[in-house]
Amino acid sequence: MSPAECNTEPCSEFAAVSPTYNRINNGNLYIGTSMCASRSPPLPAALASAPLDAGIEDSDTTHFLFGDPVPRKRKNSARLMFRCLWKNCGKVLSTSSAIQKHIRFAHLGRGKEKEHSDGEEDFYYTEMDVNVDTLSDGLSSLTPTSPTSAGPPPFPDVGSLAAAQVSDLPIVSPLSVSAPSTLCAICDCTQPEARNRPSVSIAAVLKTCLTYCLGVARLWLAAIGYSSCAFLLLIRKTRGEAKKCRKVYGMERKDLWCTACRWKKACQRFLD
DNA sequence: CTTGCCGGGTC
DNA sequence: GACCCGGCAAG
Repeated sequence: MSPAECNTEPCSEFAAVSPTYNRINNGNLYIGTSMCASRSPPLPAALASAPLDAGIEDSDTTHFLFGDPVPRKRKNSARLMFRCLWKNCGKVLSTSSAIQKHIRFAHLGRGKEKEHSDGEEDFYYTEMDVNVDTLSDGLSSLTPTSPTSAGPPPFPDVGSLAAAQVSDLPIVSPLSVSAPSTLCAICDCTQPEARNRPSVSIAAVLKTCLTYCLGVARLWLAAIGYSSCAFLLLIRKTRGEAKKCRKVYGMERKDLWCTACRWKKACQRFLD
């Protein structure tokens, strides 16, 4: 990792970030997907090339979860709402900028002097279709705690997550047995009542799980003194180890592989 | 051993 | 072209 790769802000921040990064890496504190689970998918390739403070882009998250070519067009904004995930808030606004302002001012305690956002608020709201209102019911346990109230949020119980059974995955999951079940385990969306809600988008559920997981990781790092840039650098590192179609879908779902993988050529879907 | 994929083959 | 696969490097 060279300073030149820290392609956003604060490469003034890099001087502090670089040793931080090494320290974490050498100390085996792996954040990012591996922190959230013992078996996790690659992070979206698009995230790897995104500006470090760009936050998580919904379509890319969905893309990585389902392995389709990256859909560049957003959903019809008229049907898209943004819900605050802050504990006991749940405020729903119609635009991302509005929800970001709400989070900055109401929860992060940042005044107008902080015009340049570092993207932290991205972790405290989720997008939702207007027809997936019930999603919040199944995700109520995901509400993040205030970083200023009671220290860092607890780490997910990795042991119990690793014990999650493949059979707990939603039936619609296209992932192989080697693919992660952890995201579902975290948000407990494997509960029968969650499964039986036909209006709930699985992609939305998984996206929310991932968003929360990364949010917890970032808060946890911040609480122990690491910068958000360091957090994103760690994500970037794990991304280079992206699993390919074979690993993600498994031999039993070869029909889901990209053409190149089927022909034993360089994977076109999960690019490094 | 598994994985990713190059190189080269067949159709 | 599409498609398949032997074989190799890397882990």
